Amino acid sequence: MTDDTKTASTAPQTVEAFNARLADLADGLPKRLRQCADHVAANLDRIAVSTVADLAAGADVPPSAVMRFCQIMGFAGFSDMQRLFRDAYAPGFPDYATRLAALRGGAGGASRLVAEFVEAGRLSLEGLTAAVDEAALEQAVALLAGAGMVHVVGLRRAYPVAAYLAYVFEKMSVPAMLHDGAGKLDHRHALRPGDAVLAISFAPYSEETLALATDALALGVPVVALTDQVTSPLARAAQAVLTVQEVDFGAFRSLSATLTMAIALAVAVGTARGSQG
Amino acid sequence: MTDDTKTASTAPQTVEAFNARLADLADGLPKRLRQCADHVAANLDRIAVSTVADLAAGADVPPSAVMRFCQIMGFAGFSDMQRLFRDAYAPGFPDYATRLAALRGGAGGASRLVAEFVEAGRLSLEGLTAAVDEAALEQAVALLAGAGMVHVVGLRRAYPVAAYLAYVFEKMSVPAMLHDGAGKLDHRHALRPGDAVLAISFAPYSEETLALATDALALGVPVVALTDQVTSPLARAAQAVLTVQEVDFGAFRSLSATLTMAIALAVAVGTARGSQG
DNA sequence: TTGGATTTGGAATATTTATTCCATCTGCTA
DNA sequence: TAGCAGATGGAATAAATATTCCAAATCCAA
Repeated sequence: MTDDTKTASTAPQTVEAFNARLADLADGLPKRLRQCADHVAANLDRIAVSTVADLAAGADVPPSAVMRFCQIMGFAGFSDMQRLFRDAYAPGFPDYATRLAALRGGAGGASRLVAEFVEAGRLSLEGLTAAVDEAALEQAVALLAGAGMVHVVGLRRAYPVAAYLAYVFEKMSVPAMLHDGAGKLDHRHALRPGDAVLAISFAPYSEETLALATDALALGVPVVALTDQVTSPLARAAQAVLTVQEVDFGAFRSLSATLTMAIALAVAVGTARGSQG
Repeated sequence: MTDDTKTASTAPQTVEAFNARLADLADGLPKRLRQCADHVAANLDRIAVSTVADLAAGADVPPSAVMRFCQIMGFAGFSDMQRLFRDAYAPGFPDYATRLAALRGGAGGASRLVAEFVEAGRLSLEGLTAAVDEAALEQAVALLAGAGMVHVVGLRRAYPVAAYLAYVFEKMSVPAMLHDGAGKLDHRHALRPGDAVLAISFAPYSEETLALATDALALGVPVVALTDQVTSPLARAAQAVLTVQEVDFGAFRSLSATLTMAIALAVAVGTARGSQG
């Protein structure tokens, strides 16, 4: 009669309640049930159209584990749990009408904003595929793949991009150094023959980034620029110029396209290094 | 050769094609099948989550009539027809394995990578609009808008997001402080009553971020979490939990959706402050 | 380590759901 | 009205799917 674990007579009646219970339980769960919880949480929208076997395969557990999971969530079984999601099911076809409605209809503040920025991001990404300069990209990859150390620099709005690049480079075992201008010092001493600079900057271009690129140029260290215009001052100091246009919404510009370009560049460099070294 | 009415060997592959065929056939249909057609047309969005019996009851016909309907639509049976709608509902995910394989074998190079990451980003953004939890979002905005100082924390993969948030907050004159874990010190001394914490973390969740959130909880400082799962450990320490699912490509996950959510959140907070202060 | 409790995987079973088949009905033409 | 082609309903069967149960594995506390 371990009634504390089993009460459970009250199954969640709404998806919100389901989430709450999930968050509540998740911590104390043993391995397999934990896997179920995570997979379910990540695929809430597919429960309505999945079978026990589907879910089990996705969570990489046997079907019986999924059944147990349903039960500790308070349902009689999987079918019972699925009913909740089938009732709540509101199909999200890639449907322009609803998307537009989400944009227009929202009197709502924040979620309206989300919709706007999503739309801006989508446009940016579309633009990116169309506008990518293959030759410049290949050259950039070659320069960075051949470098002893990649110096990544970007400030202000470009700083998150630089930080992300540094992170991905590290993950891929590419020697990289993030210059964040914190100490206000020694840029030039860090640059050594055989290195390369990856400089990121958007209008208004930050002086420090530009300075580092110029120094690199003077020292014969190759520079790859990730910027917004071919006419950017950064472009003049660079051997390879990658441009990315972000669609802005109001006064704000997102970084979707820039970051996408960044990760692709980083992965390409990491792969090239891996195969050549 | 009246092949137009009877070929039927080719089942519709898309929802549009399905509709077209439906419109095409509907007129020449006998009574019961006509009822099926009408009911299906009116409830396209529920086919994915219905059984033959459900549909039959809805159309007020026996199940066998529904089966016949499926067959004249060109499908092998009901299950076959249902698959179309189940797949249409969850686009993108299923075949990442093949994509990855395509990438590996691909001579395509860097611009190929760009295209893949663009696609992953687009899917992520689509998911974001659909999955945004309005209530949590409003609450997050309220908490942050009312804070004396917003402490932004995020490490490793989340660090670029934190940095970006700090930047946007600064631009919008929202007092914010970026905790980057550099000095390894002082977390709790920085937290003061009336402040709020905005913590960003994804699996595997970094301990430092979690620690800061937990400290804040203990001090009564409200925490907003931006994370990947409701089951995230961060969720427990938070008053408002915003979840964002990123579609990953290979071993790499982009940040498009996360950053989009971040900027929307920051702008909403900035706006709320401006109008209330 | 031992003993006890919990968790796990998978095989066996129950249930639901899809599908087929055919006897009967309906409406039409001659 | 007789005869026929197609349509219909429902019962029988097949297939998929959910659910239970238990022996084996694992974990923990003493």
